[in-house]
Amino acid sequence: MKLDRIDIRQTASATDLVFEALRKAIIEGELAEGEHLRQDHIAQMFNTSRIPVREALQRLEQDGLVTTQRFKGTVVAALSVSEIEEIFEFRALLESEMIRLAVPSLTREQLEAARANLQAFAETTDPGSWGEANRNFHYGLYEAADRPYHLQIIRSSLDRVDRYLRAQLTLTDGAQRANREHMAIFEACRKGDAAEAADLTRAHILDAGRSLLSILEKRRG
Amino acid sequence: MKLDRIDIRQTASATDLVFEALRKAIIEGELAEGEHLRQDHIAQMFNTSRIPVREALQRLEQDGLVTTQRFKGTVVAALSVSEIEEIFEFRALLESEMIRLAVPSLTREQLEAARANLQAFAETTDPGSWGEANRNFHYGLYEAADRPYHLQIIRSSLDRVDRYLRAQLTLTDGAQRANREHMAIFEACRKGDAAEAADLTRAHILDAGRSLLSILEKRRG
DNA sequence: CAATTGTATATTGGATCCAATCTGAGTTAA
DNA sequence: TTAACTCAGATTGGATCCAATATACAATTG
Repeated sequence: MKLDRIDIRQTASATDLVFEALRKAIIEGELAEGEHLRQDHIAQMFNTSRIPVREALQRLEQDGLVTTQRFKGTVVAALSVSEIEEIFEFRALLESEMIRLAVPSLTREQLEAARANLQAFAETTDPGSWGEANRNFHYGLYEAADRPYHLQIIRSSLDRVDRYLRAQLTLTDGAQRANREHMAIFEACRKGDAAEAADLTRAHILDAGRSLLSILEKRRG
Repeated sequence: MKLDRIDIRQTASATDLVFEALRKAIIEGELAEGEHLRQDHIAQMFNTSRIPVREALQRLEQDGLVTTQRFKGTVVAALSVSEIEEIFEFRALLESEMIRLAVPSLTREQLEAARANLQAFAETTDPGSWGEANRNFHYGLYEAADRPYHLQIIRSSLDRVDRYLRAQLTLTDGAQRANREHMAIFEACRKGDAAEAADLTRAHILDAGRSLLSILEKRRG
């Protein structure tokens, strides 16, 4: 009997699993900023030794999601107001350029997918799902730009501020406004107006940033 | 007797040291792309166990400088032509914006430092030092923009292509051209013309990218 | 009582050991 | 001949153990 070779190799290491789980927890705000991440504790949660945990923490630190002090440990990174401000400015620059590059190449299928994602965002009532719906809409459009490195950096910059952004969507009328802005961006894309899509995307991100900063200033004094 | 408190704590872990050394070796092109990085071998070089080596490799992978396959090991990352092309495009976008933000805030001291770095680059004959002199000139100017996150991403994007860029500076008249372009950028900064400095920086980076790509296409066929 | 010192415990950094997987040379069978 | 199989060595992934440091709290001293 001749069997096809089936690859049953495990593709994910323990390090990968721990990294992804912690990354998700930080991005979604389940781990509060400043919270201590004890190696032993995390290792027990994942039923592994501390080795994969430490490797995952190294990766997270490289992504700016945690900060480590030698012999003291690792805590969830806390961003200052000016750091958050800067990252929104960065995202506005990069994502507006990305949509400009994407618009001329958008296929009918990609536009249809964007419309569906737009709809999904509008219909999402669970605040915990807004973040993902938001990403789906924007990143779906960016795919057409065919710039994987740009997209990777865009993802990484959103990762750093996503937990704050989710708070902004939840605590204010941010989700409604985001939805209106998404519709305008989509319409510009549909028309093939790259410059307008870029301008709207830029304004969309800077708007969210300003709204978020006003919340933070109230909260932090 | 009252002594000032002196902090004799070791600030650098073995992981830090290994990471920095490997990063430098990759950026400077001492490790060829595709070269296998054996944990055992590196551990012996640094007189440590494999644990800090593995942690350093995790960081390097997160920065895109190496790629790892489970159970197979880690190799120095090799970029495709289109990846290199994209990163130069990314750098042109980001660094032109950075200099635009920097110019209005440039102090006399920063301009003087830039002039000195310009001179240093021009007088550097050792190809191995061009990379650093180049960074000193550009990043010195960017400091004035007071955007640490932008600068971090700029560094990281240059890290990925620096070894190719150094080859381009060495193998062609790249260094001479770079020097002329640096002088023009400096002059625009001195005049306070942010838009021109941005345009020149954009052209400077795209020029180097095009020159590099033509070399690569010859080499790789 | 306040400030300092000693000490026990928790936690991290690193070394060593074992298990899982890959690789490649030699062997066998169609 | 050539493709598949076997097995030993090399290499990576992970667990366990030990050392170095931090932290909290009791003890001590002025």
